[in-house]
Amino acid sequence: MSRPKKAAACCGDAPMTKHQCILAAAQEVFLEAGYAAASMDAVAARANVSKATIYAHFENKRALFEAMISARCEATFSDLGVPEAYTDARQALLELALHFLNLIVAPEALAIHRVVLAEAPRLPEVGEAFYAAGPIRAHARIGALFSDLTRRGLMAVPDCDTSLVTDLFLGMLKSDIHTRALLNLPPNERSIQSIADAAVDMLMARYGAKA
Amino acid sequence: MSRPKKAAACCGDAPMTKHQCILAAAQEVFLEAGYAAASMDAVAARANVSKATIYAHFENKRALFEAMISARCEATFSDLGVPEAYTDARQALLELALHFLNLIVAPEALAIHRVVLAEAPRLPEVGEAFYAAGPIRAHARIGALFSDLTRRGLMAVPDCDTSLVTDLFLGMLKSDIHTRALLNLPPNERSIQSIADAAVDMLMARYGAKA
DNA sequence: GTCTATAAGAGGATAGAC
DNA sequence: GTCTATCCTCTTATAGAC
Repeated sequence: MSRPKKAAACCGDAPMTKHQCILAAAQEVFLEAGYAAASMDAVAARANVSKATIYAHFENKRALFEAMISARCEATFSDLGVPEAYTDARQALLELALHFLNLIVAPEALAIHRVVLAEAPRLPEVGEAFYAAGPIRAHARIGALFSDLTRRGLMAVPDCDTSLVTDLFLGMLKSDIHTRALLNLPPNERSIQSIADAAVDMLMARYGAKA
Repeated sequence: MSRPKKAAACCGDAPMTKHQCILAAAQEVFLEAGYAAASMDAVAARANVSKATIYAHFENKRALFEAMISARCEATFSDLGVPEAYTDARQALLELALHFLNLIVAPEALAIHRVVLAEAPRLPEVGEAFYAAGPIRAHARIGALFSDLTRRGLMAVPDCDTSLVTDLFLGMLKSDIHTRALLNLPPNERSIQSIADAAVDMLMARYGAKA
C-alpha cells in the first residue's frame, strides 16, 4: 500500500501516523523559531523520526512548512462561533465579537499570524491560504449576521454597505488589542469586553434600527 | 578620535560614515530576507565593507538588527501629518486619516512591521521600540485631535472616552486594508479614501457635536 | 578602523542498507 | 518507509596584518 501505515503515538496520546507526527512537530518548531531559524533536525528530533523520513514525506523544508500552515489555518480558524437564536442585535453582536476576539488572541493563532506575515512576501501561497481561512471567513460570518439582523428589522445596514461595515466593525474589535498581542506586549488595561461593548455602541449609533 | 570618520558615499549620493553605510545595508537585507535568513555576508557586500568592519561597529548580528530597527522606526513613523488649521471636524479627521493610512501601507513601514512581528517573541525590546515609535505616537496624535475638536465644540468625545475612541477609530481605518497589505495581497477594490470616509461617518454618528 | 583569510559549526539534502 | 552516516554549502564570528 502506498499510504503510510499507522504508527505508535510519538508525540501525544492518540495514535498518529508518522506523517501526522511530522506535521505536529513542524508546527511546534516553525511557530516557535520562525521559518528560517527552524531546522529540519529540530523537527526530526521533536517528531522522533529521522531527517530522511521527513524527506520521504515532504519534498523539502518549504513544502513541509506550507503543508503545516495549510493544516493549522484550517483547524485554528474553522470555528468562529455558532449562530445562536437571538432577538436583540446588541446581544448577538457582542457574543460574536467576544468569540472573534478570543479567537484571534489565542497563542496559536498569534504564532501562525506572525510566521505567515513574516514569510508572505516570499511565499505568496501561504499568505493567501491564511487570508482565506481566517479573515475571509470572519468577514463572511459577520456580514451574514448583519444581513440577517437587517432582514429582521433589528439593524439597518443597506446591502451595498454590508461589506464595508463588516470591515469597520472587525477593525474596531481588533483595535489595539490585536496589535499588542501580535507584538507580544502585555494586554492593555482595557479589557476585551469593554472594547467589544464600545465597538457595538459605535456601530449601533450609525446602523441601529430606527426605533 | 573615537568616532568613525567620514567615508566616501558607499551606498548613495550623500557622504555617509561606514557606520551609516552598514545600517543602511542592514536595513535592506534584513527587511528583504527576514532576520534569520539575512546573512552578515550579504550586509557586508551591500555596504561595500568587510564583515570584520561590521563587527568593529556592532557586537553581533542581533545588535546590528536592533540598531537598524530602532533607527528605522524613528525615521519611518516620525511624521504623522502636521496639524492644519481647521474649522470642520470631518475635514480634519479625514486629512489625518488619509495621512495615517498612507503611512502604514508604505512598503518600508510594512516591511518593518513584518520583521518586528516575526521576532517580537524572541526580541522583546524590538517589539517595544516599534510600538513606542508607531502605534503610541499615532494614538497620541489622534487623541489630541479629538480633545481639541471637542474643546472647540466640533465633536463631543468625553475625556474619559478619548483613548478608547481613538483605538476604535484607528482600528476602523486599518480595517482590512492593513491586514491585506501586510500579507502582500493586492489592495482591496475599496480604496483608502472610501474606508476613511466611512470610518469618519461612523465616528461622527456617535461622537459628532449636537447641532 | 579596515582588510584578508580562516576557524568552527550548523543546516539542507541525499546515499545506501534494511 | 525508515534508518544511519555523510556530503557540502553557508554562516557567525575572530585572528592577525596594515
